[in-house]
Amino acid sequence: MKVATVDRVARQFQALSDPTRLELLVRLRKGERCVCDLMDVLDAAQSRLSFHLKVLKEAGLVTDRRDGRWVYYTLVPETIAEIREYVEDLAPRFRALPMAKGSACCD
Amino acid sequence: MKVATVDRVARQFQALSDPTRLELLVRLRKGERCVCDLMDVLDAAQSRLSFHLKVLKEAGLVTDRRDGRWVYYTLVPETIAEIREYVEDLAPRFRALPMAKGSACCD
DNA sequence: AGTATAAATCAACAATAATTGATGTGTCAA
DNA sequence: TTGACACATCAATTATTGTTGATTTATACT
Repeated sequence: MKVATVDRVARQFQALSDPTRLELLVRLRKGERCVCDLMDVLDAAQSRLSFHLKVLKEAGLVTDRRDGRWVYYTLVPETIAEIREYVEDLAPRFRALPMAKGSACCD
Repeated sequence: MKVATVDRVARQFQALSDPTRLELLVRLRKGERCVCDLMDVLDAAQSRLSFHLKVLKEAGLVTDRRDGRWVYYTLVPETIAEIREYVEDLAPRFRALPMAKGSACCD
């Protein structure tokens, strides 16, 4: 698995730190969407949308694929899992023994 | 449970989007710490530290408590859980039926 | 009271990020 | 090959964040 450095994760959280981008991710939960679809859902100027998609892409949260004139964006579940794990490790909690491999708790 | 609006969660992610703040949270995993302790661990100017703690506090990720001259900061696990749930709902995955209450999957 | 310590706040500045409108690129269809 | 469409990129501007050093507030000690 990709090791989650602090800087890497911070960058990922940064990508998640904008309402427009969160809305985009929610739209993508159901499967890939072309930018044209995302346009009507969000009332965003086209270049703005493109900008936010780029931020998501650079953070590894989505990938894109061109098909003819359209570009389709898709979630990257691995990255989301990586973030989820980081958040899980932040919360102090009781764990049943033995400790989960790679857990950051109780060191 | 507190309802996680997009704006609220975006704000929380924003608080997580900085390496210094992530380091602070890691320090706080083991329990509350006074600012003085956090000072030596991070080589941060005092006002800088204070600034970042404020960001974390305003996002609901930590609380503070004064005891004499010292102020102790503590994680707020509920907020972290809220964020974790939001991240979980982002990742499309198979779920065992019945669907988890409040799940955002498959709507 | 007077001094020292812990931490917050403030004002000035620097650095990053977001928005906008214009322009560029690739693709298709006539 | 021209025009239209889907999208990316760019340059200029604005908005938001982060840093620094100085000042302030609160508490404690003598």
